[in-house]
Amino acid sequence: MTEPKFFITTAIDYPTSSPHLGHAYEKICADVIARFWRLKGARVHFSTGTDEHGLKIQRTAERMGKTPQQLVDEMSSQFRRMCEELGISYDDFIRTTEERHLAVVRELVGKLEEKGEIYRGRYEGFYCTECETYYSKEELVEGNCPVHGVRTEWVSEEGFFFRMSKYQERILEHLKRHPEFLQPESRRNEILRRLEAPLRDLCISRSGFSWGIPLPMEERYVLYVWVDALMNYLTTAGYPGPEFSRRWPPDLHLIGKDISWHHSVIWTSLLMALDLPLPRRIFVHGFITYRGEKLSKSKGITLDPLYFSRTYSPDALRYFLLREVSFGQDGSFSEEGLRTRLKEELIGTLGNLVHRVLTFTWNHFGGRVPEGAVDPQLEGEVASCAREVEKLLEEFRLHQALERVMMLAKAGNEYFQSKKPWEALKGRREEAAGCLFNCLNLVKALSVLLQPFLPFTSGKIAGMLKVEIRGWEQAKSFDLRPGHPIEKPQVLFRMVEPPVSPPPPLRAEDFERVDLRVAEVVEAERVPGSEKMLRLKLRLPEGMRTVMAGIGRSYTPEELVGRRVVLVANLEKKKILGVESEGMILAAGEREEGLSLIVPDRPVEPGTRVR
RNA sequence: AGCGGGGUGGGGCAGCGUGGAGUGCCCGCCGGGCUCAUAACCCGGAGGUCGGAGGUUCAAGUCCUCCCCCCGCUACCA
Repeated sequence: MTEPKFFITTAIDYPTSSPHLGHAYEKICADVIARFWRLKGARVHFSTGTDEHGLKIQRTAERMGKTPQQLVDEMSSQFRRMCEELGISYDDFIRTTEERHLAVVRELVGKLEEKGEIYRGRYEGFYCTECETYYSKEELVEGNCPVHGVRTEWVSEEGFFFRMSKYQERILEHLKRHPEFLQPESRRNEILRRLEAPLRDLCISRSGFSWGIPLPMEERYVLYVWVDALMNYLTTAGYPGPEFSRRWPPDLHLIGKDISWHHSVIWTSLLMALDLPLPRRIFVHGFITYRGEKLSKSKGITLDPLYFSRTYSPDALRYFLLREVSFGQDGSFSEEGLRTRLKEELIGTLGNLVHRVLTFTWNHFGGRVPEGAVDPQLEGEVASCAREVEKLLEEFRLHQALERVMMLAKAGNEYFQSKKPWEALKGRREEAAGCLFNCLNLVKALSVLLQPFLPFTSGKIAGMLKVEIRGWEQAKSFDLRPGHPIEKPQVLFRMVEPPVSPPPPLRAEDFERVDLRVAEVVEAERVPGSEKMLRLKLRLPEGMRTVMAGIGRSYTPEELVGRRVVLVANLEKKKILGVESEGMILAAGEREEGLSLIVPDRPVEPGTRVR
C-alpha cells in the first residue's frame, strides 16, 4: 500500500492580485497531504506556483502602469511569502515565466504539431465583449449573449487548433473506468454529463496581445494561457530530464471547482496526445465562502490570509480551515468561528492537555518521564486512532481526520481526569507516575498525528518532549521511556484579546430600525433555575414590558428597581426559560460577571428615544 | 433552461458509496464535579417526525420516485 513516491500539485494561481483565503486553503490542504505522505516514507514532490501569462495579466499591469513582468514578479513573491508563512512545505514553486517552463512548453507544442495534433483553422464565433467569450449559434439566446443579453459580434479569424475532439471517447472511457480519477463524485458526474455533448477542438492561439509564449509555428500568436499553465505540471516534474520518469505521473492534482473542466478534459486530452501517462487522481475542493458568498476578486470579497495567520497563528488558521470545511465541499469562513475553535479546541482541549501533562511532569517528576507501565488499553486507543486517521487521510477526508485526532486529545483529558494524578500524588506516587507516563506517550503520539495539520504546533510539542518525528508509525506505540528528559513547558496557543469585532458595515437606515428607549425598572426578580437570568418589569409610557436579562451575576434584583435603563424596544419576542421576553436591555461587557448597565447620564423620562 | 450539490436537535457541520436503535463534532442552554492545567478540564441533562410526500425492505437520515426551498456550474474569461 505504501507508495514509493507521491507527486502532488496545487493549481498554480493567477496573480492579478494578492492571494486571498481561497488560495491559502488549497495550499494548506495540499500541504497536509504532502506532509502525511512524507511521514509515511514516500518520496514526495509537492509543487505549487503562479500562472503568469495571459491577457488579464497584461491588462492589469497596464492599468497599474507597470510592465507585466514587474506585476508578476511582485505578485508571485506575495504568493510565495504566503506559502512560507503558512508553513506550506512545497518542494517546487514554479512560475510559468521561468525559462525552464518556456523551454518545456516550446518542446511540447512542437511535439504536438509534429504528431499532427495541431492544425491551422478558423476561429469563429459570436463574441460578447462583456464576458469576453465566444459563443456558438446554438448557445445564443435570440441572437444575444446568454449571460448578458447584449448583442454579440461575429468574429472570424485564423488560428491554431488542438484536436481535442478526437479524445472525447477516450476521456469518457477513462472517467468511467477509473472512478477515483476525478473526485468527489459530484464533480465527476458533472463532467460525465457535459461530455455527452460533442467536444470541440480547442483553439490554442491568441492574437492581439503579446504577454504569453509565442507559438513556434507563427510568432505573431501567443499560446492560449491554459495550455501553457497546465504544462507547468510537466515542467515541475522535470520533463524531460532524469527526474521526470521518477516523478511522473502526478498522484494528485488538487484544484478548485472552477477549473475541473480544464483539468479533466483539456489537460487529459493534451496528455493523451503527448502519449504521457495520466495523473492518478484529480481532487476538486470547494470554495471558501464569506457571509454566504464566494470569495472573488471581481466582487471585491477578499480576505487576507496573512492577517489571520499573523493575528492568531498560522496553525490557528490552518486548523480552522481544515476542521471547519468539509473537504470537497464549500465551507464558510468567519473570524468569529476561528476565534471559537481556537479558544475551545486548540486552547481548551489540545493546549490544555499538553500543558497540564507537561507541567505536571515538570513540577512533580523533575522534568523526566516517570516510571510506569504501558496501559495497553490507552495504547490501543492511540494506535487505532492513528490507523483511522491514516485511512481518512488516504481518502482525503481531511476534516474528519483532524476531528479524529482532536478526539484523541479529548480522550487524553478524560484519561488524565479519571486517574486524578494530583490526588494519587499524595501517598500513591507510583500511580500518578504511571498515569503521566501514559499521558506523555499519548502527547507524543499527538505530536506525530498533528504534524501534517499543524506543523508548527507539532514541532513545539516534539521539541518540548525532546523527540524527533521521523515517521507515522511513531504514533502507534508508547516508546517514550522512563527517565527521558523534557523541556520546560511552554504554552502552545494564546487567545488574542481584542475581539477585533468584525465590523459588518451597518447602514444608517438599518440602525434607524433599532428602536432604543429609556425605560424604568419597576420590578426585578431572579428566575428559578438560573443564576444569571433576571426577570424585569419595565415601565414605558405606553405600558409595562417583561424582559429577561442575563445580568444576574452582575446585579441583584434589589439594586435594579427604580433605575432607568436602555431598552431595545422593537426586538422580536422570544421565550427564555419559559418566559416571554419583550425586548433586551443594554449592558457593557463580554462576560456574565462584571457587566455594566448602560444608563442615562442625566434625568430622562421613560420612553425617551435613544439615538 | 440543462446539469450538479445542499436542506440533520436553537446556530454551524459530519454521518449517506458497504441500510440495522437518531449516532458524532463545535458552539449555545441547564445542572453537577474537580482544582493538575492558559476560568482551562471532567460528568450529567433538556432539545430533533434527519425539507415534504410516496415506495423498496424484517429494517431507511442512509436506496428508489415525485415535489418544495437554497446554492453552484454551463468549455476557449485563469
